[in-house]
This record gives sequence, structure tokens and C-alpha cells, in this order.
Amino acid sequence: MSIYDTLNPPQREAVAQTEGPVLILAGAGSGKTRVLTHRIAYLMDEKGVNPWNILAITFTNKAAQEMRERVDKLVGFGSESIWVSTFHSACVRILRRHIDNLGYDTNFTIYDTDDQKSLMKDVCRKMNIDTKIYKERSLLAQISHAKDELLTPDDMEMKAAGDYNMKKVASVYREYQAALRKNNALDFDDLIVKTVELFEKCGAVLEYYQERFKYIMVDEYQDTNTAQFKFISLLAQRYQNLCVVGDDDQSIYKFRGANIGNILGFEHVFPDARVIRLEQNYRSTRNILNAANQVIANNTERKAKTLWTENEEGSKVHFRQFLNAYEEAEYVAGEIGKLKRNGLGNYRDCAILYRTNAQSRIFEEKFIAANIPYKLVGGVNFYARKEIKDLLCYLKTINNARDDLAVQRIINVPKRGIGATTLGRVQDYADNMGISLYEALRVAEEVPSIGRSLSKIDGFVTFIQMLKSKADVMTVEEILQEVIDSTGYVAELEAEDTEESRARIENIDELISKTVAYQEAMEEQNQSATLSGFLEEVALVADIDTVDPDQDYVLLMTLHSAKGLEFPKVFMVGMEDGIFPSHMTISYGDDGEMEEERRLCYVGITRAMKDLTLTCAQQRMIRGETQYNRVSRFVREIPRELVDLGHTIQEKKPKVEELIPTPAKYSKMKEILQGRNYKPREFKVTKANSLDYEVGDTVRHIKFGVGIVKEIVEGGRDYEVTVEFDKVGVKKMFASFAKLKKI
DNA sequence: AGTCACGGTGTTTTT
DNA sequence: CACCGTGACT
Repeated sequence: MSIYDTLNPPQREAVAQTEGPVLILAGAGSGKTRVLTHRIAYLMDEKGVNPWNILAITFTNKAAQEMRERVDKLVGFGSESIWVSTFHSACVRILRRHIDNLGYDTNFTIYDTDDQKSLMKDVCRKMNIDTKIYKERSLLAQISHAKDELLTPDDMEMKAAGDYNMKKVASVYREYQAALRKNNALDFDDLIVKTVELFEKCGAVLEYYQERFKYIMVDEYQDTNTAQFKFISLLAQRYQNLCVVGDDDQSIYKFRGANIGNILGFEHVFPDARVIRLEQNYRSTRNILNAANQVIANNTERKAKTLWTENEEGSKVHFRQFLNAYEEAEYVAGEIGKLKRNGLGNYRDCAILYRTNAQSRIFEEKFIAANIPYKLVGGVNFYARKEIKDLLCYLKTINNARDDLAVQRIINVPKRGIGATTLGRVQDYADNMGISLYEALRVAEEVPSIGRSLSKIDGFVTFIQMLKSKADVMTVEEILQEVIDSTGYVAELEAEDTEESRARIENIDELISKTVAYQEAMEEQNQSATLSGFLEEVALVADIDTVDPDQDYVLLMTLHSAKGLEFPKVFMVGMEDGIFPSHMTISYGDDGEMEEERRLCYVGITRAMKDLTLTCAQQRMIRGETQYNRVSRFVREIPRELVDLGHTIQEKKPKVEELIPTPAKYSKMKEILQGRNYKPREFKVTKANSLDYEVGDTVRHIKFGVGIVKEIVEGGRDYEVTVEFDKVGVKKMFASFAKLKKI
């Protein structure tokens, strides 16, 4: 009995077809991850392919990690030398080695959306562009779209022809790229674009990676854009062993440049491609799957297919309408509470899916009130918090002093008395001399009319220089700690002593833990932990990557974030025309956009394994005004016989004071929620109450093997444990990361 | 230099 | 509603 016997015939075919281009059309829940992992195992076990020669692209880091684990279970060796990563991480890894060929330093900075916006602001100011007419947001959006399509500023200008507006955008694009280059920075889209550029410019580099990646697999292929496709096809050109897996019905990222033509036209680009369809669903009950099939059947732009399942019929799809959003949320919280109390399931079995992030708030409120642990995925990123960004900008400055944006942010944080006027003068000087802001600061005595600020600037420069010189010998954690100590950042917050400042300190502690976790992860993979490595990881994590399947909490997230996941019990909330499908699509969208919304609905429905509940409200507050929405058209597309309507409208007749929160109640809730912004959002116990081992015990570490506990020091957030290992000597580690087992 | 209050504006979705 | 940027004031 081999591991491949558990696969169905088309799955087995997909696994065994290792040579040449392969397109796997994998319906929702048809076991595509199983196919991919078994295929990798097959390549290694049966075909003797060196894992070093395999590249697998996944959509999130979390998926990458899971895939690695599952391959490990199948083959038990060698999975660490497979490249499993997202497009972005793979490109960064390549660029870190070779981007000097394009005239950047290999320690380039990665700009997030905030950084892009401030850079664009600078660019507009310099170009005298009225940001009332040309909004930074929209300029960036247009540039991003151009990059998705691999269009350069020149291309854009040519395309513009007589179009004045587009010409203007093209010139902004050009300046924006120049500014990025000056700061030795890349934005998200550049990561892909520059890698393609590198491949096209340097034949030797491309050849190296073509030789290296003899077997390439791409997951969620329907959501790749033109640039990503180019990246992949360049790599696969030589050996043509390219296997892509996707489902055109789950393409939901058109707004971000995903090119559905990549999947629909695959056979055209690779004429000898083998096409394999996986249509048996193993995930959902028959009722849920039928509902999904019926909804998606309303789309015309698709490869026709019908998923089927041998699973049981299951309960009907529940639909409930409420008077308002409060009651909707209360019902959901109630149902989940009931489930847990009756021992019919855990919190982690449940997911709340909504169209927009703004909808999460009210569920958080009700979950807090009902004492239900939850984790919010998405929304405001941890790394976007002020205190975190400040500290990261110190690290960025130390790592890449050409990053003017980072220098600008921290030069007066904490207050050093270097104000806007002084900074403006230095910036002007830098611009005139064609040097970076930081270089100008280093020679500040040559900047005219600086006056008294000179000594303050000198202090700052000395401080950064000191850190730069130490950076090579210190760990990331030590550098961060040094920044915190020398700037007095935390000390200042401690002195403030408010609810908010305490929460900020907690966040900083968490950042410290993240540096430690990073160092340990690198150690485990036998790689060295570097500052730029850490900054890169920080830039590329998605919130979904931090979901811990061992924690028992309800997940709250957008339908987009839910892609690729599955849950026994799913609540799709806010099922109203104007919310989902969105107001934008209904009023301004074309058929294509409506079909994309419908695919999003299909994705949502097919996340559910056993139980699906759709809810909506008759009345809801949006941006300060009350809206009255009809039931979503998607709900009406599900045949009646598959739906359990309950009592059509939930006539709970709430007491007035329940419906409208009293001011006192309201402000209390607000306090809780604002506090939540600063406390870790999940109900995660970072620090165990006690450890199940003590000094003198023999323990096992997943990587280091067996050792004896020498010392346990209780820190604020965690225990620091010192262990003397038989093989690798004495190591210090944090208990919650090390997962030591007493033996 | 830094803080506060006001008014205008706007988000669908994200690596 | 909530955020951001601007402008006046300390």
C-alpha cells in the first residue's frame, strides 16, 4: 500500500504527470493541496528528483509552511531544501542576491502602502502637483496597475498618446520610480517587476535559476497577474516542467491585477499542456455544495464544470434576517456560545466572513460581551502601528541609510529639537548635492544657516553611526533593545503611564518577541539571522500567516482572506445588496465585476464543511447614516429547497435600551475596543502559567535534541530557559517558542 | 515646536 | 462614523 493509493484517478494522474506543462483545474475542496504535496513527494521518492530542484509557489506564507509540513510527513526528509514560498518572498530572495545588476544595493528596503503614500506625497510636492486633483491614492493605484502589466513609465507614456491625464500620470510614475531608486527601496509590485527585469537583463542569472528550478508548481494560479506569469514562464522556459493549479471560479483578485487569461489561456501558451480536472469535492455536505453550484451557475464567463460529492446531505443552509446589525451579531455570538456550551464544537471550528473589514467591529463587541475568544484577521496591521513603525524605521535606517523616508520619520522621535525648518534646509541641501538625507546630515556643518541645530543633528548622527558599527556583531534583538534603551522610547511611554502607553509597550514587547522568534526560526533552518532578513519578513507577512491552528478562537475575516481555508461552521454575514455585492459594483460596476463578486460568494460558501449560516439586517449604519438594504441577490440565487428560513424575520422585539446603546454603555464599549487595538487582539496566552519542566529535568527540543535544563528565568512576557544540549551545547531560549518536552 | 479643534472626505477586497 | 490634514493658538 503506497501513499498514492488514497488518491482518486484524476488526482493520481495529476501526481504522476511530472513532465511538461500541466494545468490542474481544481474545484473547491477537491484536494488540490493533497495533490500538490503528493506530487512533490512523488517527484522526490519515485523520480529521484533532488528537492533542491523544486519550486512551489503558494498564495500565503501560511500555506507555504503547511505545505512544507505535509511534505515532511509524506517523505520524512529533504523538505527543507524545497523552495516553498509566495511570489513576493521568492522574488525578494532572488533580488537580495542579484539586484546589484540593476543598480540597487542588495540591502534594499521594502516599502509598504504607508511608505508609498508618503513617498508619493514628496514626489507630488516636488512636481507641483495638486493632490486635490490627482490624489496620491489614485496615482499609486494607476502605477500599481501598470506594474502588474509590466508597463514602464515609457510604455505608459506611449500608450497615453494624446491623453493629457495619462501623460501626467506617466511622468509621476517616472519620478516615483526615481525616488524609490534614490532611497534604495522597492515597493510591493517592484519585487516582481524587478525580478523579471533582472531575468531579462542578465541571462546568466536567469539560466542559473532555470537550472535550479527544474520542477515548478504554482498554487492559486487563477489569481496571478501578468508580471507573475512572466516570472514563472521565464523560469519554466527551459525545462517546461510547470504545473499550475487553480479554479477560475475562485478568481477574486482582479482588482489587484489578477489576469484570468492566465488560466483560461494556459493551453494556448503551452499547446502541449496536459489538462486535468478535479471535480469531486471532499469538503462540504451535499446541500452546501449544491448551493454553491447554483450560485456560481449564474456566471457566464467560466469554464463549465459541476462539482459533486459523496458526502452526506447535511443540514440545510440557514438564512436569518434581523432588524439591525446588533441583533445579527448577537445571534451569531449566541449560536457560537451554544455550540461550545453543548460540546458540539470548538471556537476554532467557526469563522465569520464578511465583505468589508469595517463590518468586524460589531462582532468584536458582541464577542467581548459574550466572552467568546476571537481573532481578527486583517484590518489594521500590527506593523502599521505608530510605535512599531518608529522602531522599525530605526532598524531600516541602520540597515539602509539611503532610505530617506525612514530617516525623516525618526529624526525627531523622540524629540530632539530638530524641527521642520531645519529638516527642510538639510533636505534642500541634499537635493542640490544629489546625496541622501542621511549623508547630508553627516555633513550638516556644510549646510547653510543651520545654526544651533547642528549639535542636535550631530548627536543623532553619532548615535546612528554607533548602531551601524555594532550591527554586524549584534543580533537583531540586541540592536532593537539598544535602540529602545538609548532612545528612551519605552522609558518615555512608561512615564506617560496611561492605558494607551501601557498597551504600546506591550506591542513593543511583542516586537521583541518577534525578533527572537525570527532568530530561532533562522537557526532552525541553518540560516543566519540578519537585519535585512528580519525587516523583509516583517514586510511580507500577511495577517493570516499569524493564525495559530492550535489556539481555540473564532476567526473573523473578509471573504478574500478566507480563500484557501475551510471551517466546519461558517457564518457569512451582511448578506445584503449594497454590502455584498458591494454598492460600488451594483451602481458603477459592469457584468464582469458582478461576476467577480459572485465568485467571492462562491468562495465563501465553499469554505463551509458541515454548516453554513447566511445572515443579514434590514437596517444598518454605514458611514454615519442608516441604510435599508434588500436581501443579497446571491442569497436569492440559492434554491428555496436548500434553505432553512427559520422564522423569516427574527421578531425578538428588543427593548429600546438594548437597540440603542446608552451613552454610558457606548463609551464603555468604545474603551474596551480601543484598548483592544493596543492589546494583543487574540486571547492568546503568550506565557504559560507554569512550565511542565524545571531545572535539572531532561528535555527534548525539536531541533537541538536532548538536553538538561540549567536555568529558568522568569521574564515579563515569557520564561527564558537555559538548556545544555548533548549535541549543540548551551542554548538560551524562550519557553513559548522552544516548545520543550520533558522526557 | 507642539497641541487642539475643526471641517472635509471617504474604502470594497490585499501580497 | 472616523480618519486625516489644516490652521490657529499656546
